[in-house]
Amino acid sequence: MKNTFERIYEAVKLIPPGSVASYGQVAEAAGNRRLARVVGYALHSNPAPGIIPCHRVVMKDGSVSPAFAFGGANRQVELLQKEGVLFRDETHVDMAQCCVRCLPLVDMQ
DNA sequence: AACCTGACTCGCC
DNA sequence: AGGCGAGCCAGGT
Repeated sequence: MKNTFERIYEAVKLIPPGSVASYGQVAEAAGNRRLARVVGYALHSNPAPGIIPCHRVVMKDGSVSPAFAFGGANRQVELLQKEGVLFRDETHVDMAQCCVRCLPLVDMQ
């Protein structure tokens, strides 16, 4: 069993190009959804720049973190758009189509 | 060595 | 419907 950070990194690295995942998704993949906070911290730490596509990790709403300081929030959106990720707004990703295996709205009810 | 804080998310009041 | 607290882990002071 690897450290939580390791699992988080693995999960993030598993995100395919053209798709995004929410912190909760990554956290869930890492073991617990509550780890979302740790996920944010792990990415903030960004111990493996270039290896971990932190820009593919967004809020559950699909909105990018305002504190995305890995090069500027704009930078993240730009990169995602280049990868083929659809956007609803300038800072909101279309989770309905680009989120990695996000729940198919079964929770709608 | 202990406490506080931090890129989150969900549940309860 | 909106606000607040709880749960997780690691790093810094």
